[in-house]
Amino acid sequence: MTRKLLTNLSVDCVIFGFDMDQLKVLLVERKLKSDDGKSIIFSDHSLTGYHIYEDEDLDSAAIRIVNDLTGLENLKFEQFYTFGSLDRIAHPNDQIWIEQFGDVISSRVLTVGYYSLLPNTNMNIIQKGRKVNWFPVDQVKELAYDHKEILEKALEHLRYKLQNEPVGFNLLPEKFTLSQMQKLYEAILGAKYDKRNFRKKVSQMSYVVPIKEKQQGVAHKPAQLYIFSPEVYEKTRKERNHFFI
Amino acid sequence: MTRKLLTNLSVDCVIFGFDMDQLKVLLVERKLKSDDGKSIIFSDHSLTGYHIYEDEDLDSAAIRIVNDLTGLENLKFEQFYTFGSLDRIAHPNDQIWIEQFGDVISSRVLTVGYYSLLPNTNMNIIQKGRKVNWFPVDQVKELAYDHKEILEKALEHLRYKLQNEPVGFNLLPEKFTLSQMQKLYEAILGAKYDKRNFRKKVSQMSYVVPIKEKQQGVAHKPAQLYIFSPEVYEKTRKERNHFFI
DNA sequence: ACAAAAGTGTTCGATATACACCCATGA
DNA sequence: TCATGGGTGTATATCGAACACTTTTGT
Repeated sequence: MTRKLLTNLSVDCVIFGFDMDQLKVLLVERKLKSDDGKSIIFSDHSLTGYHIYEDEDLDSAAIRIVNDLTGLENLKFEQFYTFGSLDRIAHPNDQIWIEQFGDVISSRVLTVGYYSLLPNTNMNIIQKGRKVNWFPVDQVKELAYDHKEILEKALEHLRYKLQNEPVGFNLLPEKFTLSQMQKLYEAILGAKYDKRNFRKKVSQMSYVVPIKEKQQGVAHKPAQLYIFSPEVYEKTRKERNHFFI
Repeated sequence: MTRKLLTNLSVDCVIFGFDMDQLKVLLVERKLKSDDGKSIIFSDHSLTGYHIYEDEDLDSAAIRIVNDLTGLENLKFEQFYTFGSLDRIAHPNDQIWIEQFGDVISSRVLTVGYYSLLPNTNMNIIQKGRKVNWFPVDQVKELAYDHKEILEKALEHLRYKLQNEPVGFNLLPEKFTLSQMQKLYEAILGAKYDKRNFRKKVSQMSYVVPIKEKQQGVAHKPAQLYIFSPEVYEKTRKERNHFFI
């Protein structure tokens, strides 16, 4: 028995990554060639997304779809918004694309948006057919369907989360320096912070703990490394909420 | 031509109201009688919700559905989360109910949650067949399907919104006193505030403006009345956010 | 006159902001 | 020895929390 794909329901995933400098997003190339394969009719990008199965949990669908497109595993997803206007597929490119490949698409597709945070942008992405690449979030101009809008909403949600919960550490390596952490906050929130004041604040977060290890091989004073302790966070979370930087 | 209802997609609306004392929610009675109509098989409550039409915008569906059930008009809705697990309809009552009335329901129904805020709980609700009534939010115990979970999530979202945007005024009459406003914040956030400190804070909100009018017919010193000015809010909002991005 | 809620300021500790120099390392 | 980012403290302004009495009205 084959599972039935729902023609009117999809999941789109915004995969964020941080390369110690910029916030990036994983996009899939959407390239349509002419029948003879010689010329390109159009080429643009979309988020990682697809339709869900009839008997598939919504949250599991996000995991499966991203794995299908990128080979990435063990990602954690957070749902942020659902998009269901009637004009989601308005651009001519979208229409052409659907005519070519969209045998499972009904007139209006409702899509549930999820995002995930990856600790680096050098992961081994298995390109299964379509090209998948990282793009700086603030340089993304147009995307397929309403994916630009979806990306904006994901970012908005991420900014809120970052200031209320310790989600930023998912975008950092296990061991990180305070400068990296500061750069991350600056990249996502689009602000500049004073180094001393930033560190003063972090020093109050008991769950950001220094380890007996320093940076190596850098042409300057090596930085102290820190880790995020979920255990300490859980213990102290009731005492206070101080993520506002 | 008749419009086609989508069997796997619905909208559930959490209608909040404030009676100057408690936060309330509008619920629809779900009563199943035996065939002879003499005994009640079960009776419980659900949120206002229903399936959406194939050619219907998601946001418009919320408006239509609540109007169909209550006659209420001109409500503003805010989408907060989408529920799509496979076990949403697990309780025996849900199964029985669907067997009786659920000709349009597929195995897993994905539902998009919206909430709306009403300035009072004395509105003229037109009961179209099923009983609709207000219940204190913190006394709601069990609800049909996963509606309790949906209600919790809506509340959580409302609490966040209340602390970041001036949405609370939608739950107050046009002209309100500062004590009413304080009670509202206390009811939603589940906290107690100091009267003087609360007023100090409100006095910094330039968009909460006193009018030339006082409370009447109360057996104590009549309170100054205030209104919320969306215009002033919009003007000052940009000033406050101007260092972001 | 009494009951009931309205209205009003000050003090104190905590937190936010602004700001400049020396340090350790690899090249 | 130089370039690079790492690391540190203090002073001032602002904000939040605690706290008690007088005022105005209807009954």
